[in-house]
Amino acid sequence: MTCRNEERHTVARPTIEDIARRVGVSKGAVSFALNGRPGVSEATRARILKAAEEMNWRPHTAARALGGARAGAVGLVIARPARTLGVEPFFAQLLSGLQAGLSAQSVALELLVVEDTEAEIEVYRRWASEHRVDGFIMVDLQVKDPRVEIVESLDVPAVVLGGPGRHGSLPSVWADDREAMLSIVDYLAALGHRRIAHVAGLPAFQHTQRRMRALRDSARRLGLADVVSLPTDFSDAEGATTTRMLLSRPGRPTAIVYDSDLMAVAGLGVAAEMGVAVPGELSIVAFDDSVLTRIVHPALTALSRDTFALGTEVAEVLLGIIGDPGLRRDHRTPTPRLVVRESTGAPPLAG
Amino acid sequence: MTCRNEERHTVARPTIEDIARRVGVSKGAVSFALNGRPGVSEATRARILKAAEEMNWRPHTAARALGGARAGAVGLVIARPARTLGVEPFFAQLLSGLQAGLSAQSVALELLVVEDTEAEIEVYRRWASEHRVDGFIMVDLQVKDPRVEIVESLDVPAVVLGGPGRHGSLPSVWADDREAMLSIVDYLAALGHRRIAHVAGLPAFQHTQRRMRALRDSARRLGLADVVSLPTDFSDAEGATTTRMLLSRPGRPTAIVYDSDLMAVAGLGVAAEMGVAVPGELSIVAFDDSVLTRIVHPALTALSRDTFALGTEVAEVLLGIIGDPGLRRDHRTPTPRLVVRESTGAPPLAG
DNA sequence: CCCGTTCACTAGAGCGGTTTAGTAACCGGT
DNA sequence: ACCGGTTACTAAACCGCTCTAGTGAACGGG
Repeated sequence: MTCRNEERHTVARPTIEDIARRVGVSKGAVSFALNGRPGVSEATRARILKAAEEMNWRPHTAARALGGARAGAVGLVIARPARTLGVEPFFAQLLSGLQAGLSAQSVALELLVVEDTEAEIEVYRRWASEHRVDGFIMVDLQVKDPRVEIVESLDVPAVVLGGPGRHGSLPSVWADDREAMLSIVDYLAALGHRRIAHVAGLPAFQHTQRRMRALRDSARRLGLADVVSLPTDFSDAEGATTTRMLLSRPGRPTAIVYDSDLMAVAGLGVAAEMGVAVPGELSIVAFDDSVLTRIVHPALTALSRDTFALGTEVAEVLLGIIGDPGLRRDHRTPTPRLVVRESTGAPPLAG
Repeated sequence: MTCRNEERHTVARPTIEDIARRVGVSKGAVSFALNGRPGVSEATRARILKAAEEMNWRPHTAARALGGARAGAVGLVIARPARTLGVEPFFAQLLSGLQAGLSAQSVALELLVVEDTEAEIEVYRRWASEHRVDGFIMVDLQVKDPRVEIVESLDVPAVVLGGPGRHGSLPSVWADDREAMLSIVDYLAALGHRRIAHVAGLPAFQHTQRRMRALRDSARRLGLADVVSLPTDFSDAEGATTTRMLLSRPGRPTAIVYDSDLMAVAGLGVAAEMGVAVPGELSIVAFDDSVLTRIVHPALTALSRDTFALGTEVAEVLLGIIGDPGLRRDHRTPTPRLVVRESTGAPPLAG
């Protein structure tokens, strides 16, 4: 007598063995049927699927993983102080996109925030050796990145978000930061700006370096003498102090480009506090777009990219190489587009 | 041809059997030793631990979970449109706290963002039946919450963030929203405000209801006639339109309380756009604190709570009931404290 | 000296899947 | 009628770990 009544006794989860017994076939046949692989007739397959459905069967992931199969999850480890992460709309958007891409194959995302790269590497080691995940997503590619070699040696599929270049044999998904920075500078120069400052991110990050180089090259090409990049740690605090410093020195810039939307908003706050009119006396551009740039007043001109789509693409690439480790290749995503809002305009005449 | 044994020759992960062979004992003995349970002498235990260490052994989580043991992960499912989540500093902070608490017992956090409650419930069902997690964390408690009954029936440990009340037999971690709202109204009334508006969140959420009720009660007690709560969907867009509506009608409020920091910032933007001085003509209070409230100008007066600590506490409570399902009890956290910054002041004289 | 206990440890049965080797039936071609 | 090949299925090994039942030795009490 099966105790199907849901009084209080939760019915034990059915296994493929239960299904096999009920349908009158072997465990193996059930496994074939449920996984859509040859070895059973269509008639039997249908009966098995029907029984599985009726009994509300679900695979036991641990059992699957044990057989050497997939873990059904991929890992994302982020090495940033929790506070910084807290307000980066970028990551949240990326996360959503990743999950959208992963859930198509009902793969879960295992997320961990750690303090530094060392801890991050330790997590890669642990998760790989525990078979907890089928692959990794690596973000914040560094200039000389110790993670690349280690993840390669772990022999676990992985995708790097960022590049191009310097990520070893790992495939990457990247957007052209250089091209994007050039478009910003061209736009500002066309408005008449000649003193442009760049409040950059962590100099250890590859994309920071690439943006700084692009700005320098661009300045040379356009003959702008007074152009400077100042590194920060991406925090609102450093974004604010750097802005304050820039605005209080003589011959202050007429335009500032921020490497993140958060720092741009912080910079806008400083300008308001110091009584510097935006965009009258100062133009502000954010190198990243999100709700943040739109809710402040004036709304910020920003480099907009579809972070959600970026996440989806990363997920797809990773699932691809998990399925077939052969197809490692880099994927270039559309170059971010500059969305002009209210924070940019011609420089003051005196400038 | 498997590319498993190439020149690099990744050493196969050692199993307890390998350790057993090397030390010259049985698998069982190794298991006992590694899990710190009786059944082996101290001398043997030491030898086994040493060998495990030398061989760099790590438990295979799937194998453990299969034996009916823990999955080593807990689940957090958030049902909000991805875009909204993107900028809620609250969740990011909470996440960090959760992970800090969980990593103490090296439990992972499985995170999933879904579109609606129905999908959320489906995920609970699936994860529970797949033994993917050992417990759940439920956020955004609703007024009549269908999730409570279902999670109870799944017979999986779970903690509710929010309350008190209406979460069935599930333990909850909660802060006193009512008390907090009273403190805000008292503060504003003391400044002289009599027309106070409340841009609330989703009315389906219990905390929204509790705040609205607190405001109403408080208004009656203080004899304020012109007090109103307007529900929104928590998005910056509705926060902005609601603000615009409030500010453009005759007898507009002299103070607005926003249910989230994001909406407060959006409201501040609208005020700036409409030329309403803050705090000269309008005081703004955010019912949640984060970097956002500090980077804008003027910085916003906000209700500050330690979201990180909240996350840690939730994690601890959940791990507690996973370990011992007996100790279900509610945990009250400190009432949020009002941090006065630059966005509040006395109402205009005419008001 | 014998019996009962405790101790340290072994053997092996699961856990729920996947996968391989094996088998019996059937089919078409000569 | 015979052969080779395919199809549909079964039985059982296997993944790595946990945990129970069992074993032999040492020990202590009567």
